[in-house]
Amino acid sequence: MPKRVDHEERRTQIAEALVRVAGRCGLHAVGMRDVAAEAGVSLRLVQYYFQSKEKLLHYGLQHLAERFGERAAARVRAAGDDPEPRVMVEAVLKASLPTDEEGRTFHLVYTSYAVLSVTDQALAAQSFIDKPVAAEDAVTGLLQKAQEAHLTRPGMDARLEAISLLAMAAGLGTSILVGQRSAESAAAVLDHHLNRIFRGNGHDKALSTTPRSAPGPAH
Amino acid sequence: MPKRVDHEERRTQIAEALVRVAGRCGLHAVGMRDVAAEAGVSLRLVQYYFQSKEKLLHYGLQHLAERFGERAAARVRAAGDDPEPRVMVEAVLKASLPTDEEGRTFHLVYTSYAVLSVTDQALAAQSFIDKPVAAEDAVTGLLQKAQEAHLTRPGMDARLEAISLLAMAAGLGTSILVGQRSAESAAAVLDHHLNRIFRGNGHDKALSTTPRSAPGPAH
DNA sequence: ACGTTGATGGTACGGCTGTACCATGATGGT
DNA sequence: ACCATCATGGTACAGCCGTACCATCAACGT
Repeated sequence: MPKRVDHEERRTQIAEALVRVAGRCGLHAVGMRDVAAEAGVSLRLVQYYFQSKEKLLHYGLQHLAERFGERAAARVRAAGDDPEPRVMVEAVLKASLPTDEEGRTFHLVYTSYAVLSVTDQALAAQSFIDKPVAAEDAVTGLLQKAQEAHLTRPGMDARLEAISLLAMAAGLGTSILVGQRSAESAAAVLDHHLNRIFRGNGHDKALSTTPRSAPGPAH
Repeated sequence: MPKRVDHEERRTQIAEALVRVAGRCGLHAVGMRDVAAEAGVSLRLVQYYFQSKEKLLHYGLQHLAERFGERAAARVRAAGDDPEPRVMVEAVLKASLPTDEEGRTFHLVYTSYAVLSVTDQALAAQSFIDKPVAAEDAVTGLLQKAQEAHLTRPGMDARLEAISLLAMAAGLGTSILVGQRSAESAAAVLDHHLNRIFRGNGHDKALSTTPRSAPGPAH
């Protein structure tokens, strides 16, 4: 036999090429030849590891969701060891905002997939329900934990706020993508609502951009 | 000369065909032949009234935004003469939710255009900034009016809440589209936030689904 | 009355796309 | 040492797409 190649590795390499070119030219414009060129392999190879374009797209979405989860987890870790719930929620939400090139690609390509899945039932059957529900559950869990620790305003509905925050982040992300809004102003909107949900750290209004360096009133 | 035809009317007819087929098969999948067949005209006619596909898409987006504005206005009018600000805001927000077939098509095709415009600069130059900003201004104005009439909770930032509500409606709309959430639960989320923003009409929590048939406390 | 001009139909062409087929190194088991 | 087999390359094919070209019919101005 010839050199045995790790198929999963090659598939990952090609899938990442797919995401890159989709982020650059739009998912609708990607052809198998573009993916092959971006990955530095021949068209035949893409055919070899994915039998059809449909399977390539399928795997690409799976890979994208995975990478996005890793990105969010990394953001949370970057917030330090055992961070406050609010910081964790903030990290997750802002990871989904297209503030950098990676986030831009994620949001654009993911939205493209979402639009595709509406009319393409083969994509719809996939992870367009599971993944967001998982994110919703995660944020809901964080909010509930915070609620149990009395870190939130009284009378908060954890799941409802989680849904609201995620939907808002998604909507804001799209408006950033189309150039309607700046990433900073979108982040400010999210901050406002986090201030509304969580107690402490001062009032919920008009703390605007200036980060309070002084510690808030001792819990 | 032959029968003089109203070009604008024909263009509208074709543009509506474009929106219909895009809502059915996805904007990425629409070809000029599909549009022609849907409009009941020949391919040549589509070429005749729009010189290129790019111009057709351009006009289609313009038409879509226009029709969406009319839809929202109709919803507001349907709320009665001189309705409360809250009812008007609610009408605008829920008009953008894909609760019926028309709304589904609007949201899907509009989102498709948004995704396209990110990578297609010819589309980006168009109304993807003006239109949403107009909506944002409109909702902001309504909230400010309500605030001046002391119909809102104190300390509300009208523009910030307008941005939040619109972003949330957009995000919720997409989640409805992909089948993740029901239209009713999305509407409930919006209701919650309207209850949070506006004062009166009972408490802001747990009025859940039961519509209050009894009239609220006399203004 | 007639010819110019607007509206429409049919069709062909070049390019691109996904897929299939054939060929050929490279390598490990026997 | 050899051959079966994995990995890879090149290329051809059918189909669709947007666009362009040519033809035709109808009607208004003169």
